[in-house]
Amino acid sequence: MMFLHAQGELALGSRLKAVSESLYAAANAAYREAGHDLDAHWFPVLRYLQVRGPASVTEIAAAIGQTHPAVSQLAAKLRAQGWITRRTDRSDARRGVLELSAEAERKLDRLGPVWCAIRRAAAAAAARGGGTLLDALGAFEADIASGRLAADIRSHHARLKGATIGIEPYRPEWAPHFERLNVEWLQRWFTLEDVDRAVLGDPQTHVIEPGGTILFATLDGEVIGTCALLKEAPGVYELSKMAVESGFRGFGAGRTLLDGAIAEFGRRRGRTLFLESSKRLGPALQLYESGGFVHHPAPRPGSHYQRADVYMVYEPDKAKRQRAKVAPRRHLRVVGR
Amino acid sequence: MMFLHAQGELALGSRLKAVSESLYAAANAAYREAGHDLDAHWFPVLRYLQVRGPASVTEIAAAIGQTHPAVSQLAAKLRAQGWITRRTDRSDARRGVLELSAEAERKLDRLGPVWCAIRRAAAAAAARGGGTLLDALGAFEADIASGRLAADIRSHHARLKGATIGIEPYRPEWAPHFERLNVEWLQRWFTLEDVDRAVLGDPQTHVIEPGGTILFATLDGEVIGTCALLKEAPGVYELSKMAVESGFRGFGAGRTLLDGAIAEFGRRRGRTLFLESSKRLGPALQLYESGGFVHHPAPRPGSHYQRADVYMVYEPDKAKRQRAKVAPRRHLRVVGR
DNA sequence: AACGCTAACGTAAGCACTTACGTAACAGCC
DNA sequence: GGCTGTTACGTAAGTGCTTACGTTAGCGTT
Repeated sequence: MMFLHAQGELALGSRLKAVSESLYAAANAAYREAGHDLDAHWFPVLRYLQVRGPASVTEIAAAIGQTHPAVSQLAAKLRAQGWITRRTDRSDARRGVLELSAEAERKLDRLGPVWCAIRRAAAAAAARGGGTLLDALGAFEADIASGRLAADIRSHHARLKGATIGIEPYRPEWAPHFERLNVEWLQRWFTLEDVDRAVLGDPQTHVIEPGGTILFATLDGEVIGTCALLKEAPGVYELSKMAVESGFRGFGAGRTLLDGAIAEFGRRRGRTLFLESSKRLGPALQLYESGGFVHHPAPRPGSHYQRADVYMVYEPDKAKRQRAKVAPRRHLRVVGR
Repeated sequence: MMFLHAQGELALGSRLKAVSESLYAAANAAYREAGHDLDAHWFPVLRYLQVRGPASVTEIAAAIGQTHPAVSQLAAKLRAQGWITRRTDRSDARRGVLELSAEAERKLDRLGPVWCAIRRAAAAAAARGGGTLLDALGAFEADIASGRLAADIRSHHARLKGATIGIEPYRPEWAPHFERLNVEWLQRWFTLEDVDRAVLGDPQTHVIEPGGTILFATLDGEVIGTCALLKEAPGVYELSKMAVESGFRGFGAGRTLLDGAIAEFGRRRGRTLFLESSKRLGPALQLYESGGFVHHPAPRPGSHYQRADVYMVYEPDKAKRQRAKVAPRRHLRVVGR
């Protein structure tokens, strides 16, 4: 390979292609070792469906920068293997709507640690290159050839699997995470309303300064979830903007965030804690119920949100009963509290 | 494509592949516009044969980081189109020796400006990315999408085609060029001898300090050729280490360098100017002859080089006659003189 | 209501590679 | 000299994309 290096930018095409294929191989090795049965080439399509929800072939193709036949052919393969389903769009019979199967959704929700490990190893490899693209590429190639990239992925993954979920208070530099995590599920399930854009775009003025707070769930230093405690009035708080990174679901981050928010509410000696949600978010509602929230019969008067058709209020007594009944699910070791 | 960007390092594989293919396309467009009929995918193989000379399939495959079937299949195609020939190695009947056809060699010798243009545009695109690989890659993608990369290639190429070859005196920071250019042809035609390694590795102490000099041929700021004027004794100089970048041959750089060296010899009021070379270097010998050098019957006593079987001495009178007879070839506009 | 135009696919074939495999030539060892 | 293992290389088939093309559905115009 030294020969190609000597050719400088002229051999960039060849080298990029080789690095690309090596990266696929490294990712596939990581998937296999972690016991996940999927191909790195599927990532763009599957990930798109995961974060954006059902989508048409053309839409996906445009988003991931490939041609529609590529997506079409991959979709056929994934359909045969049960990863995705396809139904025809009711409003436009030309268009097909691809959707993750429930099983695929479950599988993808567990991939966070592997993805994170790959991301860290890749970033480290690139950083070692110093400044320019060629340097970075050379470092990448060196890491791939020496097996360092694969080893890094393995060790990162091991650390993530052994790590516990922590809850950390608001930091201004994590505001982008707050936005990113929430934008993801809002785009997926609803649409961004103006209230959302305001709060997410500037949490400092819309959450912190009015006396609320934001919590972050972390796993080995990686921010994987968040929620906000908005101050409505003295002693009255709203639990809002709860989001867990897809890929890290099922590890108890949601439960840990909820407990953390309730604990913070308790520390502040709040009187009322409520939340607004939607019937479409089944698993979230279950979580709220098990955490001590009870459904309020009528919708909340003067709600900010179009999508809100669920209004729940926290009842400490119910929470105590629940805690006795249901032990917190823990797929990963979780510190909680 | 914004979606993939948001995925960070996880989508590196996909993006690298896409960038790689776009680079091939950009290079192919540049080739086509410049009137060259070749495919960017051939570059590693053809370039290897150009700078290293005849080579076997396995050797090339190892050098360019691909599998031997890839090289084998490409070789078959190139052979069908007359770019390369294949003969069986005499000492090992398994091995085939691939060699550029004379026509291919001629074609490749003219590709320097296009290659240089591609290299500059690619480097500029990468540099715009700032620090990390991801930034650089993002800049690359942006340049490709906006057509800026292609436009840059075009404008660089236009400038190079319109540029004239200049001769510049020694600069310490160009020492690597002196080494690179000479190593290329030495490896191609002979092997690096210890004298070579010493002189090329540290021209400051082995050429400049003893009272010699090094000239560089440039085209639009790009160093494309070099030669050294070694001081043997007071008034006695040796012309040596003449090298022109493959890809920029046939533009008159060799002639310009030779004239420049003779002019420098004249400025120094030297008495004797000689050179050592090899019968294998036909075109170079022709150049020396037409520049005023005459063959000395006996080999030079006490030559430093194994490969030297030609000994020539400069005769100003012959040079004058030659200048009257032969107008300098100029495939490109050349300042010469 | 018929017309053409465009959009959303699916299918076929091609391309630049890969892995897998077979074959012939060499090289070392008894 | 035969045996075994390795090397060099070609061929076949597979892969992940591409381009080219065809089909059907929607959409705007007359």
